Amino acid sequence: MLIRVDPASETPLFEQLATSIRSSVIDRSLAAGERLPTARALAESLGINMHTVLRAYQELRDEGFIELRRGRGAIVSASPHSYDSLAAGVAAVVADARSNNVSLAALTALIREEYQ
Amino acid sequence: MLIRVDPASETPLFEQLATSIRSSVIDRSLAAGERLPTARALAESLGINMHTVLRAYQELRDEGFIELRRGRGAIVSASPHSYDSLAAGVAAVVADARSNNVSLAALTALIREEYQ
DNA sequence: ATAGTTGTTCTAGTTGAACTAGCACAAAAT
DNA sequence: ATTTTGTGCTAGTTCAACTAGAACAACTAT
Repeated sequence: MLIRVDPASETPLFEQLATSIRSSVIDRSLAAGERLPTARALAESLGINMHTVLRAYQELRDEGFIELRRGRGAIVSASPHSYDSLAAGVAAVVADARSNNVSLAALTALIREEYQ
Repeated sequence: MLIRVDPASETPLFEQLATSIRSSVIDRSLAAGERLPTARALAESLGINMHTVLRAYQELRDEGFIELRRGRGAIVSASPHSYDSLAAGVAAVVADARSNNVSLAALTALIREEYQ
């Protein structure tokens, strides 16, 4: 379980964290039932604040990717379905955007608008 | 050319503006060569600052959607290709995400990561 | 039962991006 | 020549993100 974080990036730390863990759950490098580091431990190893880690954890909990329990920590949820088709679709769209010189900002804006 | 803006939204005003105009260019409700309102005029009609409008315009210029010239204003670029397949792909991915209860934040995070 | 662990909740302070405001200027249109 | 319009600059405000520290509740382990 390798988690990197870039304080200089414009994307918030808690989002970087959530993104990293979410991807690991989706591609199954983090198995259901597996334990994540405790918020305090992960915060210390990354040199950031515990609350920032917990904000990422809470976002993932709200999305159903993990479960949080006091005294126990964070555990990867049993995912009810596969994300394979979604991952494939994302890859295709991103490739299409790239070949048409559509920036990341433009693409995410299109996604956001379509999602409403 | 209808442009709406929501000051209460968490997405920046200049991004909302850029998104709105970008979409109009992509779906051709704004034709190539067409003039956009001047920054000062649009700012006044929206009740926001000129610099905020110009920031959106400059983003769209950097993405190649419009051209900016002093004394003349903003003009929609002649787009070298069609965005139809991209728009279709975005719609499909968003629909897939929705049906799998994948949040907008999670989807954009996946996109961002795939884009690198 | 007891003690330790861990998420939860609260207050409070700092930092930086977004936004606003006003001005002077350069290039283009008229 | 005058006006229009984007560009560039300085400066101040607001708010989310982040940090910090503390007390607490639920759970684990012994």
